[in-house]
Amino acid sequence: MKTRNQPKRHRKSTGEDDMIEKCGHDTKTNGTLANTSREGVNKFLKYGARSSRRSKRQNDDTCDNDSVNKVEVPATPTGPNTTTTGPSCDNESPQQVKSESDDLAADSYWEDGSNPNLTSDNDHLNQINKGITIEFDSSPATAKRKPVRRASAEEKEVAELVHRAHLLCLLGRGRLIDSACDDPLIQASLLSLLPANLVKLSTVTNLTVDALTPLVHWLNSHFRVRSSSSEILFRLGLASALETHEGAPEEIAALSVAMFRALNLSARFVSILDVVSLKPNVDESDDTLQGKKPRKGLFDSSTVMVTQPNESSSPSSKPSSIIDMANIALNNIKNASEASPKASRKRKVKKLDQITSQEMSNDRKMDVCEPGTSEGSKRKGDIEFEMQMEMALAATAATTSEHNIDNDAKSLNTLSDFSPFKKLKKVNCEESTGVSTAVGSKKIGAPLYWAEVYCNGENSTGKWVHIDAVNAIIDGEQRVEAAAAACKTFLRYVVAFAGQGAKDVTRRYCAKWYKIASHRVDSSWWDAVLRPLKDLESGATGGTSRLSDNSNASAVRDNNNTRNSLEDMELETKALTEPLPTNQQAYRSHHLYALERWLTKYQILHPKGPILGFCSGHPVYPRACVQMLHTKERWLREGLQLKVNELPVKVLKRSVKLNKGKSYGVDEDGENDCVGPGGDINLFGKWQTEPLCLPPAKNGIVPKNERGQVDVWSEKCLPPGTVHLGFPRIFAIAKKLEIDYAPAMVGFEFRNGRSFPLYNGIVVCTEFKDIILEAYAEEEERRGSEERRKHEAQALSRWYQLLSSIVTRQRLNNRYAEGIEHPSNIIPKTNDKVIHTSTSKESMSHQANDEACQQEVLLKPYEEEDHEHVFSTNDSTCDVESSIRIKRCHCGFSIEVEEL
DNA sequence: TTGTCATATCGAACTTTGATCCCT
DNA sequence: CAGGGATCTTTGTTCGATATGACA
Repeated sequence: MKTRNQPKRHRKSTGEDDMIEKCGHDTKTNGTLANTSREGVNKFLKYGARSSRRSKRQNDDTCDNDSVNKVEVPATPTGPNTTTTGPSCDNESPQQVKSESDDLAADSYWEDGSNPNLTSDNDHLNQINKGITIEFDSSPATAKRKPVRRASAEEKEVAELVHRAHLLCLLGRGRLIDSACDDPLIQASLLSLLPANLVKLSTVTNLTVDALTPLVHWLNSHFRVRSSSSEILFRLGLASALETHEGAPEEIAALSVAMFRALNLSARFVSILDVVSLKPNVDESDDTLQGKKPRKGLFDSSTVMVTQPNESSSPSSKPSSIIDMANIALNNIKNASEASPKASRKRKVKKLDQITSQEMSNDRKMDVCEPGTSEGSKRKGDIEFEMQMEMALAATAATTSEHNIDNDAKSLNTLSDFSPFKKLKKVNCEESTGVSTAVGSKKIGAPLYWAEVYCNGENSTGKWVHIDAVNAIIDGEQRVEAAAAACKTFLRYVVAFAGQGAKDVTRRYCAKWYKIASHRVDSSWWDAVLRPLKDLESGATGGTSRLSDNSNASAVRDNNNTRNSLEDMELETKALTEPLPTNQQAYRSHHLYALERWLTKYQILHPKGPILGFCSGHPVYPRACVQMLHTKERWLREGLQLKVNELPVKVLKRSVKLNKGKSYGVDEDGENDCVGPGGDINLFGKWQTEPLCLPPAKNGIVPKNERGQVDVWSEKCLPPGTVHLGFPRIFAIAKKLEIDYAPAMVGFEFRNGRSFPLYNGIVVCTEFKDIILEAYAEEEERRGSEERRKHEAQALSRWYQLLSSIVTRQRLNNRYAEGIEHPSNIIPKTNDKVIHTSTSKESMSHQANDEACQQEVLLKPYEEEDHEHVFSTNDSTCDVESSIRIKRCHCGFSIEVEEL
């Protein structure tokens, strides 16, 4: 039988509780053994209970899965397993407990898990076992339950910092890829591969999705996807992908962008920034989940693409030259162009659906070898993060010395010998699954990279069109979210890169913003990061069109501005027109909509309408109607006061406990206070308030509150004509000058379960400010000098004490010390006088070293016992530099002192 | 199997206007 | 004796995010 020291987590009766109860019941029915066990367990638990709350918590964390306190009852012959004792999770190991308790020492056989007395008697054992229920630690129900531990504020902060750093790294990576897409050499090479009919795209005035289809198809059929890049430097990787017609998904996507740009189309490189979670421990659980159920993506059509029996794309039949490649491409385009663009588009969608079902069903069949699994002790997230950092560094290196790519590559290769990137790369290269694994992402097969091309022939105003060359999907922006979700990739940040800039276009691809909003970083920080990048991006998209000559430049710029503002409007509109969620929980923190039932205590709907729809019969209101309510006092803090005759819009019942010992009442003048007659809390909305209008200072008198002070929550709370002087001891000056003042209460400090006001300086009428400050400065100066004087006096006094003690000590030493060391030298004294064995000429010089004072004092013993040293000023010398003065007595005794 | 809902749990935030003793 | 500083002790309630289980 095993008993666990399990913290109470649920009030509900669980299976374990039932089992324990059953055990308890059973032990009652059992004889002495069960009772003995129970006693022992209780003793053990008593010791366990001594551990601090913290250690208890640790136990919860570390031991729940294995169950704590594996106390073994010796008489349970359930095989070898029952005799094994796991690592004790308690602070005090059983051994320690044993050493501390004689009683337990007597029961030490528990640890052995065997009792020779009992094991020798099998019949007896069998008899006992009939009545004992054995509970295994590793019962499925127990193992399934995860320990519940919330992340602390510190952990959250760290997670957010990591999240931000990761975001910046990914932004850097995106910019690097974007700049590689602008490489004229790569663009020219791509153009040289392109069949003549596709090159005509560059002259199309009204670009449409259909016009782009053959080009996308050509790209898709000419480049195959492999799991990872073979090059560390992205530009080299891109060149290599161009050469071999094979590359990582991001390289293929980048090549497509480069191709579009080569054709003078406005194109962006778009990427999901698959960043580590903003919340602590989320990724870990994801990993474990992934470990159990590796998923392959919806868009793993790349895998299909790899396995396509396409001769031109098979590695064995790698084209030997660009001309060969171009010819093959031409043939492919001929085949592809047989079908109409619309038909091919439909086919793609159909293909996608097929893959979806196929891949989903394969989910549990395939074991995908993931990078990082061979890392052993190092966490996958750590490796990924380091890798991203490596990439960012590489990006920096690339942008700063683009001309020395080869050198950089060499140096980076050397560097990579020691970097986790290389490890990962090796792992990736060893992979034989051929599954598209996005570099820097643990998610497999998710659509992480694609292009956006501006089609001025779409809509009336033109639009940015999603083009995924890796998966040959055109204008499939609505499908990205679902595809990413299918691959367990959170679509939190979708960023479009162009012209070394970046723009957040998540709204375009995310239909359910409320699901990702809480997983995104603080928007003000993110906006600040993107602001300069957005400008770069908007300046580049279309503005750098090589078609435009100088005369058209301004027109193009205007056009771009319109285009950008139109896109901003489009994204904004999308943000404001999100469909109503169907589940009620979504309304809890929805940025657009609200249900009345999910409002908090301090919220209210004002105005209550319009009703935008219904969810499970509950009316849905705009989130803008949700207003915060505060008490009158709380509004005062924000520099607002209640309008006259405003009644509280909500009254909260104060808890019974709080009411005890406190008597609440109405104000003397009968006004509505924040606390009502029955201890209720009256709440008001902002619309019931107006800017604070405090009585102004008159005749040098500061208007004070009922406590004779001024609450200075902010500058707004100061009565007109007054000023806050937040200096210590300044009240004394005002008092001295007989100027009216009020203590400035600036907040509360919570101590001993109660809060106490914190004061900082005073509030005085503005006209006295200068006088008081002047007097304060003088007073402080005076106080400072007084303090210095006191300090010096104190120092002198301490010196005097020190020296006196040294002299006394020396005197005692002279009188007794030698006698102790050489007792034979001490001559029996007469009249309490000591006759020294040393002569007066052999005067000793003792050095007293007092560390506390860091002073050296040279002392000369004197012969005359009752002599009192006199240090005349004539006999002293002073070293000006070191401020050391040597004072001498006429007897020859000298002393070094430091002048203060 | 998945989505929805209700409920339990727990970390974090909020709460809010002394008393007494001793030294100078 | 007045005034100022140090010390006492270390809450209890509520909110809201999230885990969990029931149920459709």
